[in-house]
Amino acid sequence: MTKEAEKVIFNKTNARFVLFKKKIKKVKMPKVTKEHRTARKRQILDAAVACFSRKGLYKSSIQEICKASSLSPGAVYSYFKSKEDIITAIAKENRQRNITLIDEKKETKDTLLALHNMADEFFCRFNNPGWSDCMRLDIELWAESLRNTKVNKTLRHDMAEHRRAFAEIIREAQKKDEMDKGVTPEAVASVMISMFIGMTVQKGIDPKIDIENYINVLKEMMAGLFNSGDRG
Amino acid sequence: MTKEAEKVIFNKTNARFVLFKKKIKKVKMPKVTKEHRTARKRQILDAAVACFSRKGLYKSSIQEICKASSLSPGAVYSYFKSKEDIITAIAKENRQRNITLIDEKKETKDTLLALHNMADEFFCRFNNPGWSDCMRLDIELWAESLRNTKVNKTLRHDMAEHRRAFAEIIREAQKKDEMDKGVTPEAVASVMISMFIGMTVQKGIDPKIDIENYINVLKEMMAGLFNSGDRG
Amino acid sequence: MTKEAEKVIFNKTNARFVLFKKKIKKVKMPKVTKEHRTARKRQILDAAVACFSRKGLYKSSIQEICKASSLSPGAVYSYFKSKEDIITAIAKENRQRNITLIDEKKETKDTLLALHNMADEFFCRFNNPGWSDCMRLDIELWAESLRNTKVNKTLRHDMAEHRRAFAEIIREAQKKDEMDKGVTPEAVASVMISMFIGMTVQKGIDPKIDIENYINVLKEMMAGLFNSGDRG
Amino acid sequence: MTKEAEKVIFNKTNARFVLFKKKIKKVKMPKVTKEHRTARKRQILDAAVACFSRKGLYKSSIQEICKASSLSPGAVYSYFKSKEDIITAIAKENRQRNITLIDEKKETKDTLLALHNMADEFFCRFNNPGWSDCMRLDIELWAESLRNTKVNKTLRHDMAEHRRAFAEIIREAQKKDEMDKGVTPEAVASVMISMFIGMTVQKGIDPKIDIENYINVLKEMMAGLFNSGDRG
DNA sequence: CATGAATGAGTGTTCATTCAT
DNA sequence: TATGAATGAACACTCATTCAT
Repeated sequence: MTKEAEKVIFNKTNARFVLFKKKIKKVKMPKVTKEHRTARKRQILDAAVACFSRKGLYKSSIQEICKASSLSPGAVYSYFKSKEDIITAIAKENRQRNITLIDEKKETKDTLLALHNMADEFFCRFNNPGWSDCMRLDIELWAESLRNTKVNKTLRHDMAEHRRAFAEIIREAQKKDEMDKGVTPEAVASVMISMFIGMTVQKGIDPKIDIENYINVLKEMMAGLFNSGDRG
Repeated sequence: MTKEAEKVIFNKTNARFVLFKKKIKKVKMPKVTKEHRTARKRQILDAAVACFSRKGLYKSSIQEICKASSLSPGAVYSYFKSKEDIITAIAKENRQRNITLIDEKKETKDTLLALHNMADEFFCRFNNPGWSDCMRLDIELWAESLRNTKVNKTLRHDMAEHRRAFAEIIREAQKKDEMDKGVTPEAVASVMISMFIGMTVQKGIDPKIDIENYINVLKEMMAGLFNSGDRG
Repeated sequence: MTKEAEKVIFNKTNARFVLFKKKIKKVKMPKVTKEHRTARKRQILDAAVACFSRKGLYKSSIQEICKASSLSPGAVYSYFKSKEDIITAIAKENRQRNITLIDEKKETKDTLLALHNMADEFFCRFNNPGWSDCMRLDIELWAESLRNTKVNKTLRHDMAEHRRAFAEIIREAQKKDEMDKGVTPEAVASVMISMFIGMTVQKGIDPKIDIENYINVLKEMMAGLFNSGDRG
Repeated sequence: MTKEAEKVIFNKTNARFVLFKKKIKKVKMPKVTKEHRTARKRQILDAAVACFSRKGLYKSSIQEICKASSLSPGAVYSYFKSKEDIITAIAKENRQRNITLIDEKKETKDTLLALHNMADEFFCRFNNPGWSDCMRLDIELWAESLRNTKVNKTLRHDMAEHRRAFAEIIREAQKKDEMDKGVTPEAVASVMISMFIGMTVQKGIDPKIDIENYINVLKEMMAGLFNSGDRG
């Protein structure tokens, strides 16, 4: 047991004890609380993600999430004010997770190669067995975003950010005369995002779908947008 | 059959006909089972589609569908045996609607042109104001298909059929030496389906997304797969 | 097809026709109606008995009874004004069925023999495969009679009549000095009715229960009430 | 365990104890799971028994049971998973209640006397005003057992146990040459059970039925099975 | 802060009954 | 009368949320 964890437990026991004896209105225990809160939130969100991706947003009950997180409803509701709030938080986390991916690649000199690498990296996820859950959750959130303003806002920003990042790469390539200047960078970005979304849904509907050749076609098509220098 | 019985039947048939023409206020359907059942099912499914695409599958209650269809729960349940049954029926209808679209285009001689036309036709739907509801419903059904076996089966078949139809076009083009034989026709088909799915989701999340340039990029990319006539 | 049945059909067709043409308020067709009504009631009650004894009074719906009787709800409700009314009617029929049984036996000279014969006759029913349904219905009605005044009244009268009939036999035996005058005839009757009710319930709960020896014990016990003349 | 933790636990336990003693108005049970659950189950079962015996199994709604027990549907369903589950639980309790009665009597030396005592004890229940509810419930359960497998199993076991207990008494008497060896002990037991069932139903149908004389006849008949000391 | 029993509005569904034809 | 589509109140049951401890 880590020293910190020990402190948490001590603190809890102690605090409780104090409350029983003196009934003080507000016992402040600020030091540990912060990490504690974060850890608890993690616990809840992980459980929620597991439930939601397995059974869907509406067939997962708070009770199930409680069981999955070994927490009581009361505890859950002291960290999130509603089920919707949990969903919103998950959407936000999902976003954070994806953002970094693109930026890393922007450094590579050869743009087409960079895009190819990104495609490889993106789509190899689909072979990761744990990824299936993520995909399912994504689809679930897309549906949710149609009528949940908060989720929609988060996903819209996420999408915009991706589009912007992609577009920037394309714009660079156009500047370097590597690419046809007739296409709108944002539109190319949109198409690439579609490639990802589309495969997510297709794989969700039929897990046996072929990805390898899908990537090949995708690369071939991207190449088509580039000014063939040394390429056929 | 006695003469009297004949008259009775005539009388009943006639009455039905008259009722169809007059369009009485509360659409009191006549006793003629077959058309009546179909009409009522329509009424229910239309109401359900409206509710589902507006509020989602799980935030729409049967009561709401009843209100939207001006029917009582009892009536609804005499046409569909459960809410799931309604959802399944909608999924099946959705499928039927899409199937024909591709086949029509297969006749066109110039494959690239045919694909361009299909792209135009597909994506112009997004400008149709009523289409928004369809898209939302589609996304809803994709999420539903992740855990509803019947819906999944329907969507999987639908997807497979689309992929096959697209692939056939590609295969023809390859035969005619118009297209690179290195790509798998089914994979190309998958990519095209992704273009549609991806735009549906992006448009769902942000209705202001730009489609025109999206189509242009798409066409450009498709062209990249073809053996360039006048292209480098 | 019998002549009567033919008439019924003609009459029905005709009546319907007349109604369509003239919209007369009350078309009287008294001759056939009577038998017709009786036959229809039979049809409904038979179906109801079948349903009730198989699935119980409250797990059988009117719709099921309709299906079982090949009649429409409307038809059923034109012969019985409610489900309760059907139950009441069945209870009354049940009563009529049982009443006669005892009276037939009263003629026999040797009272103990008469009682033995009655016991044999009563309990041999339990081996009749169709009887099981009757038993189940009886138990169902006993439960129903606890809170349905009409059914209760019917069953109470039925029971009283049985008790009276039995008691009379006993009283005769007492007069002939065959039997201990210390026992109340009505009480003996009650005991005998219990023998039947008790076996009905026991057989209902466990169909494998042994009847043969049950009858033997019963006979032995009855004999115990008699002044042993030539008996052990 | 830390000293603090110990104090906390003591504090909680103590609190519980205090609450048990004070009998607060709305019976707010303390957090002590075990006793609490038992008490609440009692509360629900008592309410259910009251409803069921008054209005029958199927005319009593869960809402009514809720009202009768001053509990919400949610609370009820956290103790029993379905209405059927409540019914099953009641059937099992009923069984437990009856089992002991016979065993107590087995000690008595004089078998006939023992049986007489049991009869007295059994049937004097009918004069207990609260017994009426129990009887009604019994009849209800007999009907239910015809199509509810779980209830049937419980009642069958209950009945078998009673039969076995009675039969053992009879068998002992036969061994001691007190009783005719020609009768099957189990059959005698069945007859005795019938006496009880039969009176329950007769009393249910007509509460004015005479019990005193019924018991006399019963005793007389039982005596008939015994090897007469002073009897012919 | 943590617990988990309790809440109660709301769900999907059934079914006795009605009534236009 | 006969039909059967329609009704709608009521049902068994669920679950997001609260709150005393």
